[in-house]
Amino acid sequence: MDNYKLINEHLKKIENETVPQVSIDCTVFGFHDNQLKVLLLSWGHTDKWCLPGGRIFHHEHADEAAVRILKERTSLEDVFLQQFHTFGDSQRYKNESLFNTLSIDPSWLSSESHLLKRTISIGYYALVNFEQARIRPDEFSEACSWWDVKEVPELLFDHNNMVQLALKTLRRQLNYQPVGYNLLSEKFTMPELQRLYETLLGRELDRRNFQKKMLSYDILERLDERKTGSANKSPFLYRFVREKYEEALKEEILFGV
Amino acid sequence: MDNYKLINEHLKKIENETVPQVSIDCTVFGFHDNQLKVLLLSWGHTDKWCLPGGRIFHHEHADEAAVRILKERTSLEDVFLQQFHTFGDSQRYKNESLFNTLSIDPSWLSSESHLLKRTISIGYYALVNFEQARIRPDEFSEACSWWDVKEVPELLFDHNNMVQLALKTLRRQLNYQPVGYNLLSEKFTMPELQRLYETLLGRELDRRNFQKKMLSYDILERLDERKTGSANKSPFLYRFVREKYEEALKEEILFGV
DNA sequence: TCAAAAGTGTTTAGCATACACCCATGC
DNA sequence: GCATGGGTGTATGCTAAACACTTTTGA
Repeated sequence: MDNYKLINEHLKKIENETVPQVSIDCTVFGFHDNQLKVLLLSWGHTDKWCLPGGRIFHHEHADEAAVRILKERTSLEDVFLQQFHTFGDSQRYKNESLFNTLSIDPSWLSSESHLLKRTISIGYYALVNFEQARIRPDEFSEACSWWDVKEVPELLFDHNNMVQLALKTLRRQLNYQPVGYNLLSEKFTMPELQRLYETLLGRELDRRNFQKKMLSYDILERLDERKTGSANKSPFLYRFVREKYEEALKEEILFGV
Repeated sequence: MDNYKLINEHLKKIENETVPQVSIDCTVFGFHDNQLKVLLLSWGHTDKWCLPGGRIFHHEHADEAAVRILKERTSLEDVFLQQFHTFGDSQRYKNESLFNTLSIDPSWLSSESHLLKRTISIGYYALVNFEQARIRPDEFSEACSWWDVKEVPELLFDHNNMVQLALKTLRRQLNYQPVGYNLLSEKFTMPELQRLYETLLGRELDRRNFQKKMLSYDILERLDERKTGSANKSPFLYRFVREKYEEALKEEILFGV
C-alpha cells in the first residue's frame, strides 16, 4: 500500500506541475545481437506493456521534458532524440480504463483533473547505446525491458502505432543522415555497422558495396586494431570521426545505402 | 466596441471548449505568378502579421481541428494538409504581451485562464490552389493575404521559424511524393509544373530532363488542348491522373527531380 | 519578320549493382 | 585442416546530366 501512496503523491505532482492534457511518449531504440530493440515498460502489476513517457513541467521546453524522461529511464544524456509526430486523436485512450488497469482509485483525483481527460501526445524517438543504458521502470510501472522490434507485443493505447511510425521515420532518416554513432559502441567493425543497416532497412546489403559507400562519406576512421575472438579473419575496428559525422548530420543530404 | 464584444465572446468560447495550452498553426502555401505564397493574417489593428491558427475542441482530433481552421480561412476542404512539427518552447510567446498588442482587456479573462499560459503549438502545412481559395481573416485579425515566401515580414511569436521549417519539410517531401495536384489548376502546362518545382527547390531545372522525368512517373495525362495567348508556341495542357497520383503518394519512394 | 518560349532525342559521365578469389582465425 | 567470415577490385548497366535545333505564336 505504501507503493500506492507513492503513486498517489506522484499523481498529485503531475496534476499540479505539468501542462494539462499533453504528454510525451518516447520510442527508444537500441541495437543488440543484430536485433533492433525497443524499450518497453510493463504497466502497474499487469502484463500490459507500453512506451516510456511522461509530462511537461510548466516552464519546461517539450524537448527538455523528453530529454529528462529519457534520462530517467536509461540514465543516458546527449543521445539522439527527435520528435517525430504528435498524436492528437481525442479517442487515443480513455484514462478511466487506464486507471482501472493500474488499480488506481480515481477518487484520488478530482473529477475535474486533467489526468482524466483526453491527452495529446508528442512522440519522440531516441537512438541509444544498448550496453550503456541502465534501464529502470518509472513510478507507474513494474518492469522495464528491451524487446526485439519484431516481437513487440500488443501495447496499451496507440503505442503500437507509435512504434511503427517511429520506425518508419528512422528508416527515412537513413536516407539523409548517418546513423550508428548513437546505436553502436565507440569502436565497431564494418560488418557490425552493416548488420545495423540491414536490420534497420530489413534487407541484406552487399558487403563490398556497403563498405565502399560508407568509406566514401568520409566520416569513419579505420583504427590499427582488429576484433579477435571468432573463427575467421579478424575484422578492422572503425570509429566515427565526430566532427565529420556532425557535419554530415547537418547537411541532411544524400545518404543512400 | 461591438467588435471587442465579439472578441470577448469568442475568447470565452475558446477558453471553455478547447484543449488548454495547445494550439494549432497552419502554414498555407499557394502558387501564383511563379511565386510560392504563404497565407498571413494581420493581428488586430496592428501591422503585425502571423500564421492562421486556432484551438482544438475537447472532442476533436487535432487533424480535424487543422482541417476546420484551414476551411475557415480559405473555404477549402480536401486539400493536402499535414502536421510537420510541434513547437514546445515554454517561452514561445507571452500571451500577456499578445493581448496588449490586440488591445484586449486581460480582465475579460480570469488570471487562471489557460489562454494566459504557455502554449504548445502543433504546426501543420497545407498546399492549396491559389485561385480557388476564398481567404478571410479570423475573429482576431483585420486582414488576410498572400505573401511571397521570399518577402515574408517579421512575424509574431515563432512564426518565421514555423514558415522556414514548413518550407524545409515541403522541399524534403518533394523527394518522396509528387506535388502539384494541390497547388496547380486542374489543367496546367509542363512549363508551369516546372516553374513550381523550380520555385520550391530554389534552382533551375533542365526543360527536357524535367519533362522526361515527370512523364516517366506515369501520373500525367497529356490533353489534346494547348494553352494559347502568349507570343510563342502553345504548350500542351496536362492533367494529373488521380488514381496514379494517389498511388504515388502512398508509395512514398523515389521521386527525385 | 522577329522575339520568345516550347517541342523533341542523343551522347556522356558517374554512380549503383553485381560478382569471385584469397586470407586469417579458432576449433 | 577446415569451416567461417573478412579483405579487396573490376566490369556492367542504368540513370542523371548535358546539350541544340526546329517550330509555333502574338505583336
